[in-house]
Amino acid sequence: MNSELKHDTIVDALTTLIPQDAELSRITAIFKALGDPTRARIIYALGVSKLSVSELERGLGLTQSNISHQLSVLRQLKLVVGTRSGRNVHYQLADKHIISIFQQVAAHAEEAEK
Amino acid sequence: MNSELKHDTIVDALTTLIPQDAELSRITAIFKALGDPTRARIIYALGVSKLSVSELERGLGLTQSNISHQLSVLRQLKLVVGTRSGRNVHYQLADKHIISIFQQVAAHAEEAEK
DNA sequence: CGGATACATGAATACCTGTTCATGTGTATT
DNA sequence: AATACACATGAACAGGTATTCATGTATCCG
Repeated sequence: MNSELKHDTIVDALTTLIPQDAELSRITAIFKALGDPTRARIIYALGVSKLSVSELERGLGLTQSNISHQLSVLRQLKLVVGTRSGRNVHYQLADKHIISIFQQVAAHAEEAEK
Repeated sequence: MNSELKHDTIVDALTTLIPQDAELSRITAIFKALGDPTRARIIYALGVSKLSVSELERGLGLTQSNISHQLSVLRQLKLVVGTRSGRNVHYQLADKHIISIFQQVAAHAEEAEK
């Protein structure tokens, strides 16, 4: 049938219809970063308020080293930005867009609950 | 100052202002699943068309075992659903919502390019 | 300057995860 | 029933990753 032929065509053209390695790497890197509970908590916390490293340490109950490491990851992906103010560095989300991504995933997660 | 006191209050209340373990686990599990290039490509492919395992195998150039394993992960998270038809199992996205999540992340990824 | 505070970073390790190989289960065909 | 096809699943192994520990850099204060 005609539709069958067209379907096969789609299958054989799949690699041209989806993102290539370079773009895919950037996208999956972001998902992977958000897939760690510690980093996700940091993102959520920064969604509530701009915070310094020591405030994150106190507020989330994590070690300073751990937080700095995770912030380093989030910084490289431009998910957060830090601005120094004296000895402190205040971090904030790179854009509010990020929270809406979490909200969408959270909505799906609840919906998928049984 | 008043704003300072309020800020400290926020810091100390952070754990109550962000998702708890159970919800966080579900959310990060989804991000983690989408953070793997192979699974992401499968999602993109299913965003193009409903496909069987062997079609994914042919279209994406992956082994059957690998695809089945990844589909198993995506199934458990209710990101995809498979319906058997004879010997084949046709997979599709659980809902179109998923594509829009990818679009948002892709938009951020491009924007973050330097 | 010297000490203290705030944060970053390298190294090491214990744990997790993606892929492959082998095998099992279900369905159609002859 | 026997074979073949489509897919699922368990085990194992290599490579990756989160956390900790130790140390380094930057800024402020006395």
